[in-house]
Amino acid sequence: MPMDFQILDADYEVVNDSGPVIRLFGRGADGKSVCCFVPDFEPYFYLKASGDLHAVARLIKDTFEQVKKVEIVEKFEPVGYQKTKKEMLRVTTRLPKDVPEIRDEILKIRDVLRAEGDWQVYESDILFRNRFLIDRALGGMVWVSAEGKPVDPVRYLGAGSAWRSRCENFACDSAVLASGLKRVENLAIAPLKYLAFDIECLPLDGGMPSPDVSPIIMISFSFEPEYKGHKTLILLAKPAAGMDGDVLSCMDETEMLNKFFEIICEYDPDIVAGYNHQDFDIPYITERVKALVAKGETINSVVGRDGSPIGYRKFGLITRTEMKGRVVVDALPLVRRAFSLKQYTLRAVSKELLSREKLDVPPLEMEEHWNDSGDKFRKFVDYARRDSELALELVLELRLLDKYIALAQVSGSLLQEIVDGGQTSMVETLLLREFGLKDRVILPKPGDELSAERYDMSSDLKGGEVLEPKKGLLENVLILDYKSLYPTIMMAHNLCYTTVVTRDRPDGKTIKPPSGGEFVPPEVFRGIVPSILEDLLNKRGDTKKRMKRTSDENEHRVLDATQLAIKILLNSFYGYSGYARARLYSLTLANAVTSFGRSNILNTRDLINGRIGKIVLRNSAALLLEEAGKLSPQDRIVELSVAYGDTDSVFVHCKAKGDLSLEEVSLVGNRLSEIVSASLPDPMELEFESVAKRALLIAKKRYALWLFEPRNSGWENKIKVKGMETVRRDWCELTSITLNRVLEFVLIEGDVDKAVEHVRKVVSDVRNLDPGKDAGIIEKLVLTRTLTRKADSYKNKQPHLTVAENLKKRTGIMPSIGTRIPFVITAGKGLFVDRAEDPDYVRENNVPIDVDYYVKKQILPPVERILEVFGVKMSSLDFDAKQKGLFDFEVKKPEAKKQEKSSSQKGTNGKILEKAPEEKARYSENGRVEQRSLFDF
DNA sequence: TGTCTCGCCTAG
DNA sequence: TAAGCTAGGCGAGACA
Repeated sequence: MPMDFQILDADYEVVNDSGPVIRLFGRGADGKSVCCFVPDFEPYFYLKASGDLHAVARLIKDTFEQVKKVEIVEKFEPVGYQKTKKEMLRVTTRLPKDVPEIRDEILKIRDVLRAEGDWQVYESDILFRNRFLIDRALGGMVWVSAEGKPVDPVRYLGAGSAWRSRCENFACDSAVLASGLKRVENLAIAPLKYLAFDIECLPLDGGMPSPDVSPIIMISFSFEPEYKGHKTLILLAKPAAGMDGDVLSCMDETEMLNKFFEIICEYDPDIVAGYNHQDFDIPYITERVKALVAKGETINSVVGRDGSPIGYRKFGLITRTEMKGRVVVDALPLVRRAFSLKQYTLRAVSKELLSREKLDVPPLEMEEHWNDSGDKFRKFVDYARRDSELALELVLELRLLDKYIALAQVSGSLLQEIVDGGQTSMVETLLLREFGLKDRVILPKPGDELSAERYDMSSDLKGGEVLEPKKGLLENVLILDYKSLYPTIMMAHNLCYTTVVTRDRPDGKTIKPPSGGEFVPPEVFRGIVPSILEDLLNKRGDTKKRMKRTSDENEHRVLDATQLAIKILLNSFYGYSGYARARLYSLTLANAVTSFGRSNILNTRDLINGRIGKIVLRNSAALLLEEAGKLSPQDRIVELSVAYGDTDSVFVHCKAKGDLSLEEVSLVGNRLSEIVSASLPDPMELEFESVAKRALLIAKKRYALWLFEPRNSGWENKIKVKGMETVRRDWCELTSITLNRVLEFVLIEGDVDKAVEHVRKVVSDVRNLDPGKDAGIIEKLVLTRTLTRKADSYKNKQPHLTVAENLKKRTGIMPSIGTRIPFVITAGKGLFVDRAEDPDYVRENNVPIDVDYYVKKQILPPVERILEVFGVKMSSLDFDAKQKGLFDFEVKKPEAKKQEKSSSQKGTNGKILEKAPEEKARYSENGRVEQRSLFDF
């Protein structure tokens, strides 16, 4: 009976003397956890050598006992168009670990032979498990069907060897020795088991706990699905009576830790979740176990499906943990990547994303709570329980893993690699697979020296073109953008590592990008990257079609994650080509892509401004002037001009006599998309995205749009803000609330006076703050910034550094690099940086706030940047509290703007505004809805 | 006082 | 075994 399962993890084990055996860990559709052994896969790498290859091959075979065979094969080199393949050696070793060893020794052979010329090793640094997955066209979260016989892992791997103890702990419902293995197409996701945990330590004096001295006193679990009827379970390191059924008390810490590991193995989770457990809990437990064992305690710390113990490794600042056969998922980095928040403490994140409160016990009171046996103790237990609940909820309710699972399936990398890492492993997996199929070898990862060299060069990589915006308020602006610009450029112009002309010259013409360099056309050699991209693009199209067809919510979600994953992958290849640590790095390629991009957007602008210029609307058709022929009085002429553009987008301002309806503007948008797309090589395409009824352009990368998008019934409208202070986390909420309100007045109501009035009110309210009564206001005055480096490597003073150092003085704990530090500016003299202070400290100690700073530096400058477009002066917005209401503000409107304003108050928008007021603009930031209240206290 | 540079965050 | 890329605005410290 073949066994179907989804691949969660893979590695290999050496079975006695018979060579390596691949192990695939997975979960079957029936819910059983599976370990599948695959023998007969051999490690190998390639060598390009000079001289008599037969002699080199013989010498390698004779010199190294670990070499099983050396074959002469024909391969293309990794980079550059080549007319013919080259003879190389394929060296097969007995064990995976022999590959790096022999690679390091191999240049000695060259010396022995006194060979001249270029020797180069290829694909010698691919992890064996990845080599297997790539060569067999398998990958992470892929379904496979295994033929073979059931085996007992203990007998199969064990046989009295050093693996014995591991094997005895081997955990899976069924193990199989595969004789055949094939990939199965299946959209479903196996019934995965999720476990989240969180530990509580008892620190000395409320400081940072240290595993040598501070015991772990509680561990909380959350399970999905339940574990023996428990959704949560809390382990205590002391006997306790009268607790609820989800609390398990142990005699001491050692017993608790043993229970912890036992439950993990018994529950047998696929996903081990936590919040910052990768950096804190797992290393802490590991070190604590070491410390206890050193004291003579006995702890069996198995967590892996193969019986391996808990552990972690540090690479510079980054900690990596591994649980064989499972996937360690830390919700913290996932949330960071998925949501732009002011802070990423579990408290802030739970509140913001789950609308749930974290419970808390301050470190200084922990000892007291722990030693209590009544309410305080129960409160402590509940606090522990809540933390693991929240971690699991973050992963499940926010569906944080959907995207990563889809990325694994599409790219072929293992889920753990994708959750941990960036785009590199995914791109490399795809490249290795396709290069392999086309007989092309791939370079090893560059060393530090080469990377540094490349890094210095990378200033030679030019990016996208940003058009100077027509600053001010415009009506009827079309938003168009290029669909997957860089990938489609690579496809359209056959840009690839394999098509760039380096040594061999093709016979015919070449493709010459504006940045220089030459690439062969697809007729001569179809680039591998373009063909990967084409596959991905097609797959994405199919996925989107299936999404439209399905009515099943679950399937829809999986398909949506898949198309999103494909989009991410499509866009990863360009970045990878300019990445200094890439196996395949080519500035020529990267520059070719962006240079085509730049000339493309400039051409588009000129095409729209110049050759197209105007569009004639006649009988619901949008015509070019030349198509329209003789104009009649009923024709409406729309004048076009590009108002802004960034890399792959163009904003087109439409002007006509009288008002334009959304339908009319859309006709123009669709026609423009057609005309421009037709002028481009396949598959490049300019897409008509949406209509902005009004657009406020402030500067490059700073604008706000009042967008209208067609929906089943009429038009849906929203305000979209880019780059301005409302979307920046280093400005306070007071700024974003005020600015959002100003934008609403200006964009939706077209009423500058109301905006001015509003700002005056806010300023006056702030100036008249009663710190006693309005304590809650501090929340709205908090700015945050990321601590990005060590304290001593800052050249200038920084407010968040000041605060971080204050925190260190007070608590002894320096926030770690990467933490977002909240702060407010307090009253006093001197530099702002010196007056930055921790908001909690300010609240607790009633430290006065620098009101003037908030008015002059937080509210007014961003507001002024908007209102100065309408001739409003800053001086009219601020006044001392004492002078309140003594003079009137002054608004001076330029004629043109005045016209726009008045036309917008009636006319076109009459209809829209009637329909819109209640479902007015929503500021969607990560899909959340911004509070609409102004400044309520 | 004006200019330069650092630092951060965002757009795409 | 750390890490896709560049363009760009803006505040405020540093420095002449």
